[in-house]
Amino acid sequence: MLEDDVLERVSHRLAGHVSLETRDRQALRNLPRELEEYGAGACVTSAGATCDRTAILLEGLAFGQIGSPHKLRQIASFVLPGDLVDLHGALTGVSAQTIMAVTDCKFATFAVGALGRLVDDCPRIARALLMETLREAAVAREWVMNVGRRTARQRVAHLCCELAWRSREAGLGDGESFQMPLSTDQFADATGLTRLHVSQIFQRFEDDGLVVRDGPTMSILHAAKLGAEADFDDLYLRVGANR
Amino acid sequence: MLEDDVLERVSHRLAGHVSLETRDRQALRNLPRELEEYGAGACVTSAGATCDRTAILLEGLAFGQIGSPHKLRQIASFVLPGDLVDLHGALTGVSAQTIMAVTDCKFATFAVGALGRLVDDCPRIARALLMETLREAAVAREWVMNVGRRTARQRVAHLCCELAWRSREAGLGDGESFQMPLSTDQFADATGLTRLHVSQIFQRFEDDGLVVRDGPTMSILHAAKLGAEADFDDLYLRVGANR
DNA sequence: CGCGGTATTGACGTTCTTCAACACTAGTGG
DNA sequence: CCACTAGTGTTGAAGAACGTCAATACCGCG
Repeated sequence: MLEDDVLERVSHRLAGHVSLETRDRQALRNLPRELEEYGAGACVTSAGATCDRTAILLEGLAFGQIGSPHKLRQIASFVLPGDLVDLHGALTGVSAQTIMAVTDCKFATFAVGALGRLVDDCPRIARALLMETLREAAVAREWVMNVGRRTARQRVAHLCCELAWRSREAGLGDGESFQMPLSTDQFADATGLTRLHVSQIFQRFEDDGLVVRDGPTMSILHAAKLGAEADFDDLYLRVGANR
Repeated sequence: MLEDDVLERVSHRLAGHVSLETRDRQALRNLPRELEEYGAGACVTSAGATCDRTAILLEGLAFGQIGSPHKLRQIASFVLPGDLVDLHGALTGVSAQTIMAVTDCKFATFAVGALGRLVDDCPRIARALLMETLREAAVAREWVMNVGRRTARQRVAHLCCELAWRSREAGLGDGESFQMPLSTDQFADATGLTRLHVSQIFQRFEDDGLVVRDGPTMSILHAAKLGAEADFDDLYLRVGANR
């Protein structure tokens, strides 16, 4: 029902944290999975809703938001291809974030029960998921720092650095130029600013020859300078042992 | 070497997420542990340092900060009695946060290797640690929301609500009045504000009969009103199944 | 007593937001 | 082909929220 590619994607991701044995790969192979697609702007999961399926993103871009939609929105995480979606919901039964698709998205989905059994039966997979969650927490803490203590310009710069880094990790683009079809509003909601201010900041980035945004594609022209200004240190993203 | 109380504390905490069997409790009982004490203001672990021991806080109060000390500080988490300290460091080998003791602290510490074996051998304990980490991530995301999209007054109010809730959960005070010996500076670093602004906000809280801070003890006089104003919903704190 | 850490006050700046208006694009349906 | 809309990005001016600076008060401690 679904390309075998998926299995590769999951095991590659998990193997980034822990070395899986054939028994683990076998268990992953046997995990029943389905393909689900969501259109751009669709809501994939709702915070507070009970959760019966979990997913891994195959193609597209999504984000997780906190707070009631259309009221006071804060984007708290981005989901890139290869990332797990709503592991919180899968293991606790109720989703913690509202996940929204930025572009059209393809997910491979799994029943939470099957995932739970996997965790109980395969210690190495459990551990890999634990590492994955530790990284999520580390990213969230870095975002607290970003939004809490950095200037507007630094926040946007830092977010650009993270997105570039993760895009490269996900195998999209070369890390200099990549697809990042976020609206100014979405950048604003991720950095705790207004779209107006973000717009001005990107203009200056362009003037300064740091970042160019041309429609959906974003280019980091001077990564070292941008990273230095943003106080960006990729340590928090490199959680696995095998990296 | 250490009161048996510790075992109870750990198992109680983990059992909040998953029902442990006698085999799991036995494994916890056999885990070699030591008591370590740190004075107020001491640095328990440093971000970026290799980590060979992990801990659970028995008594006292600590916090985790991001960013270089004395430069641009952001507090990203608080550690209350019963909380695990630096699980990230324990499982990845390098600490992600700098943990500082607010008051004198007593920790029960474990070698990371022993903890790793526990994760590999006891699926239920692994799962409980996974839940614990999921909660940490959920709290961090809520903090992103707090610092990114709420007014200064709401941020402080929200933090007060969280600390009150967790103090009660940890069995300290009745949730209305409890020990919270944080300096104005520390409140500021946790909310992304300046100590000056925080000071003014607490004054108004007192005027409005919401919160009173008298030295190390904090009293929530009107929890409902405070929670409503802060947009506080304790869902993100209630992660375990057995709560 | 003097000293360092912490809290507070008031005056002053700046960053960032809010508001209202306008340009651009892509769909619509006539 | 042309309105008509809706979504998005940009502009300028006014204003609020919050930060910075300098000075003072408080308190425990040697």
